[in-house]
Amino acid sequence: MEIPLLCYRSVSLDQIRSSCSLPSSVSDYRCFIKQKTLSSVYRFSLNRRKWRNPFAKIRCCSLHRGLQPRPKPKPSKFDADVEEETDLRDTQIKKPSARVCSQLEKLVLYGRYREALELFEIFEQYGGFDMGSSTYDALVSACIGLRSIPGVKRVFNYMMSNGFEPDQYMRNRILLMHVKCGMMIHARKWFDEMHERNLVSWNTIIAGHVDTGDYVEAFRLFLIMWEEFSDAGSRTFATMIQASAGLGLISAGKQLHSCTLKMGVGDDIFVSCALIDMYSKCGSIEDAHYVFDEMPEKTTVGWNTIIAGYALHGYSEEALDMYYDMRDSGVRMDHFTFSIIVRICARLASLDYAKQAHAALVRHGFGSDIVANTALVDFYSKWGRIEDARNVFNKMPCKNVISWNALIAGYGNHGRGDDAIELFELMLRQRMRPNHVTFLAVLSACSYSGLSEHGWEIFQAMGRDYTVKPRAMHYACMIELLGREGLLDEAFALIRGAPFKPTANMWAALLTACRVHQNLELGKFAAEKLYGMEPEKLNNYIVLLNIYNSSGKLKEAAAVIQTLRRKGLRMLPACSWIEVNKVTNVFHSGDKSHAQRKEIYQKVDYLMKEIAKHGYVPENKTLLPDVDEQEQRILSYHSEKLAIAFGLINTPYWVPLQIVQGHRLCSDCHKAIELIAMVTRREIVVKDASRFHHFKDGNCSCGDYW
DNA sequence: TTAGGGTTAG
Repeated sequence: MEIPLLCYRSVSLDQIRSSCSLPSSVSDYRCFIKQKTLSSVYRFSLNRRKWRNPFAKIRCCSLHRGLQPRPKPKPSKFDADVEEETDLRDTQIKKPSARVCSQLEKLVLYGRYREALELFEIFEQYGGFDMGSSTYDALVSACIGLRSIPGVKRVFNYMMSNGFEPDQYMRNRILLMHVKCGMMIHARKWFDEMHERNLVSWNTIIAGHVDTGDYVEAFRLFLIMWEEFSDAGSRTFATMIQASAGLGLISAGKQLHSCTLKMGVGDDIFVSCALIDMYSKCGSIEDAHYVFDEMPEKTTVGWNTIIAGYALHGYSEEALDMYYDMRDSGVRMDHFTFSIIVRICARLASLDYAKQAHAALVRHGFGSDIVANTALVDFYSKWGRIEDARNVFNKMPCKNVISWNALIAGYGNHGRGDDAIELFELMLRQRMRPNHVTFLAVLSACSYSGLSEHGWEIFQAMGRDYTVKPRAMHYACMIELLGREGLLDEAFALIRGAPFKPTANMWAALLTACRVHQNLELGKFAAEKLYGMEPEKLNNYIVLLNIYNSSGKLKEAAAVIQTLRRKGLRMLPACSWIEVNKVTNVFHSGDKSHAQRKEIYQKVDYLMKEIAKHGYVPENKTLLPDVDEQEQRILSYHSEKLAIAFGLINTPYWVPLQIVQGHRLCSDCHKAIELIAMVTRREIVVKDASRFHHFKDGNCSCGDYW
């Protein structure tokens, strides 16, 4: 049951009870009291029937169960005075005064941050007015709420130039303002110059480094803190456990875990959730589950984290089971839950599950949630239902750059480059700022659809008009685009003109283009660059091998095969699957194990002939050593064509791989097997490991054993 | 006394 937002001049238990039903098992709710200092958190004890914090003079209070996104304050029928508050801006105000300060604070109180910063202009114009801590605090909240860098600069400059002397509390708030707006250089300078730092100051700066992905610096600071400050709280540990997860350092995470136990904060909810996340991200789902089991109170976030952990490991079935357990336990599910579930359904490639998740999401009131809907857009477009994706997208009440990117990428993947560009232009018209992922999606779409001119224009406009500096992946995309058009010299010039060292992806794009357009010289040059960078990547050798083969250079081709044999490189088979009549069917390249393989390949042959009648010439691009002619023929069929064929035949499926017993496998191979076991929902018998990874002498050559 | 922490989408 969703508890509505309540606004009271004073809050009584009866008022709460009359407006919402609270589960009797829960005795204590967090209340966010909107006071002068905004996000102050107090606790309202239903047992004691009073506010725990005796200092709180409650002017206005919002009570909710932590639902996200945080609801906007709105006039409540319980409080007539709030009606008066709806028009907070007095347009007659021209000069700074205590009254304006009060109005500014009220605007922030109601989440109208933009208007608050507009009102602040009056102070900036006149200058010299000492606003007092509470108004500065409100301005800090406005900047944090908007994540506005110009806002931070304005407020900070005003404070400094008007002689404001912040106390410890305000110094920490100023630090937080810089941290939350991503201004880590300024934040760090401010922190370094603080003559007195308390636990909050340390936690704030460390969390800032973790948020920006600078985990090493976070650890460095943590160690200094540990030495200088001789203290750390549960919040510090939760943050540092997050940093361990970011670095994938399970050893550090375990040390922190033992510290929390020694210091008696091991049961802290935040610490537990961070631990679950850390263990699952570091590959130990068992430890994650152990921490989850030990949690004294299993919260929504705890459930979400463990479900996401299972999903991360490919245990989608288990994750769904956990989701059902969560539902049965009566814990509130939030938009995080549904975002995770949608992603799991996408992984299971099951339209049925996804539709159920979509329905549950709407049923639980998260039908307009931005993250869950973006996940749905992505899912539907990947599933091939681009129109459904568009429908979800159109119905979204608010969209962010990620939502736009998901649909643009969807159109690109469906070969609908024009639609992708149209959507991109619509995005610009709606004043949504594109980021580097947007440009990647648009450029890929241009590349797939052969829209080289559009692509080139957009690539040039990126840095010039949108201040998004092209990265290596954008260059690789452009090289692919030019390469498809046969503009190999231009593509090569782009590599040479790049303002950074060309990456393997860029050379690979050029090499592929050289194969398609039979440019032996340039292809060889690109391949040699690639060998230096990725000596163990099979595909690079295969592409060069094909160039030599198709241009009749059999001697050179034989040399490449020799190199491959010497390095012990073998093909890692690709795998695809399709759901027919609620049964998932899995296929590998060259897979001959299906019970109805004869009918399937007959159908494929028939389809290929039909396609050929319409002028399609199959590209004989895969020429592998050690693969017989029959298998070559099968390999040349794209898995989608197999799927088309198979869609016409209703039958249970059969099995993908076989690996010799007694061989040791590396973790990558294990993951591959688990994936297939998960998709097929059957046990996999391993008979022949040679189809996996860098198989050599009966073992994986990487030496990273499970 | 106020301030700082954990899970999701491209």
